[in-house]
Amino acid sequence: MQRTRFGDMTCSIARTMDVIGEPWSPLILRDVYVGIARFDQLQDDLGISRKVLAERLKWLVEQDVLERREYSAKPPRHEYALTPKGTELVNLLMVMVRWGDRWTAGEAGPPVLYRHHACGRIAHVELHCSECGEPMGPTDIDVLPGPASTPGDVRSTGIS
Amino acid sequence: MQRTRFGDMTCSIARTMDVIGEPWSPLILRDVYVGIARFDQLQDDLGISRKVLAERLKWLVEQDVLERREYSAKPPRHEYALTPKGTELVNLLMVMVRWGDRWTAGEAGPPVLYRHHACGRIAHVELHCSECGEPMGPTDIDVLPGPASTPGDVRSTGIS
DNA sequence: CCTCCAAGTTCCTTTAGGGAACTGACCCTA
DNA sequence: TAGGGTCAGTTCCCTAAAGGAACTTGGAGG
Repeated sequence: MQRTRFGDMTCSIARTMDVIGEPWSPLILRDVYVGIARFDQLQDDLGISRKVLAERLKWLVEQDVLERREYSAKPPRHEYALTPKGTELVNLLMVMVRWGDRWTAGEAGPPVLYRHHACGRIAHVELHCSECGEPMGPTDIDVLPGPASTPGDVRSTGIS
Repeated sequence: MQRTRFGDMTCSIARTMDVIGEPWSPLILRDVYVGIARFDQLQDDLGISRKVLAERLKWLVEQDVLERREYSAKPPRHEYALTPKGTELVNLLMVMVRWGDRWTAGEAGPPVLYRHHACGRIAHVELHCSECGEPMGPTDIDVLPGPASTPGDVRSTGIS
């Protein structure tokens, strides 16, 4: 379906989408994060086509988000694991979970809960400022052109 | 290309993907957030096909993420704006930007910067615990089944 | 030797994205 | 009042990507 390549845009959202924006990719990362790490396990947990699963895994390994490692050499068997780059993507999944819980979970409540090691409590994520530690959301910031801004592209002031 | 519907899965990631997971949707939200709000503006800022843009906008309005409002009645003209539900999605975009800046921006640096109103400094977002306020990432939590968990689906312990 | 298993690969059908042209409602101005 | 311009889509055709099922390969196990 001749999709536009997002990877070349001067926009961190587009470039992130290029890596994990295709259907199934975030769910694959979720599964690997919780320990569903082998091809057939992924295939039947997700119900994804084997063809598409193979394509996605290959891409995610190329992008250094997942690592393919042999866990048995005699019968050559492999499993997938998150790299540091991939582990940081799980932050994104946690924010997706938060939004999905608030706006799509309904009566039934959230499918999963997080217990925070540091305080032991059931919690969700919130966005805070890296500098002062206070909450920081879309309405708490000005967006300014950065070093790599392309004038006029996303207006003088673009998020990206 | 007969895509699997994610909206029915018991998983907040899948349900979030169902709303904004299609190609272009996050970029459309970004543009609306920064004030690129009309059909033709969006079309030429993004270079998206008009057909796909019309489909996406319709979907996002149905999902109550965007609102379509008339800004002129004489020549009937419309623009799009974020609803509260949509504004909270921008949190997700901010986390995408953070990841993209760290892992895909390279030499050139980030295309945009955020200035935090509260402290006035250039900053990025970090994930903190809603309960104790300390940092909280993928390696700082246990994932437990929640009220709406489906046993065995994402194993006993699934993120979702 | 026959069968099983994991991890893919191949093949075919269906459908969604790209791109460009077209439509319709309304303005302007000459 | 005829002609052109703008905005906001819609229609059409073509190609490429997703679904699904069957096939393949390299070994293990009985």
